[in-house]
Amino acid sequence: MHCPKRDKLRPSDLLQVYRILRKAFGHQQWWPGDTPLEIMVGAILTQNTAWTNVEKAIRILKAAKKLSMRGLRGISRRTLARLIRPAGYFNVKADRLKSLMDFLVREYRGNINRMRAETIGVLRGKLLGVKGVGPETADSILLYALNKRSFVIDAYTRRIFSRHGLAAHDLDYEKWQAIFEAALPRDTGLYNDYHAQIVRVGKDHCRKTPRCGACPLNSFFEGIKNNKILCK
DNA sequence: GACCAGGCACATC
DNA sequence: GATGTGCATGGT
Repeated sequence: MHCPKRDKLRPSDLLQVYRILRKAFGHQQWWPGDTPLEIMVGAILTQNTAWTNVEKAIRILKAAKKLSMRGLRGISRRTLARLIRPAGYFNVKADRLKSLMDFLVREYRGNINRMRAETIGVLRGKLLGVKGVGPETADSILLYALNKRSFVIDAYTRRIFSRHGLAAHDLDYEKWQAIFEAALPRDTGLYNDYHAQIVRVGKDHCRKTPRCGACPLNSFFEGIKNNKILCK
């Protein structure tokens, strides 16, 4: 059977990319947070923000004993903004945390298990209705706080995979997600660690000013670029 | 001192 | 529907 050459990354390559990353970095043990609530708070705080800054804000919230639904609801927007200051955009994020906490209480009486009992489609739609929760934040909450099978697309995903021709950088979020979800086994654990690996390789090697030198994906990507990898 | 980071809502055309 | 802008800190 004829087997044409190509020079772009394909969806059928995505599992191999994961295997390479996993071998290079080991399992990433995500999300870096102890409880579903902490993960949700982290998902808001990390919006367009370096994780090191988020860690500071979370430490402060913990030290103030406010990292709980009751704690976050019981303080003023102004006080909350002051506590999360190191995470940046603190006024915006204080509002977003408040709206998320209100949602949890209004919709689930503050019970995470009640929330987890919903179907993923319904839950995702409701989360997207919360002010300050967009598609990436919703999927991070679904996957990492609630263990629901929803692949997370972020800036690193678009940057790394668009550079190698998988899809256009500005393709719709849901279309990017559909590419990964169609190409990969339906495995929540895989979705979890794959996104974590992307962030890892992104931070280490694929910022806006690329530091591609020791990237574990180099030889694989080079092989594709040089037309050496045939269809499989 | 410029550039960047695990987005999102809103205004304007 | 597409495009532009505000939001803000801390590390490189």
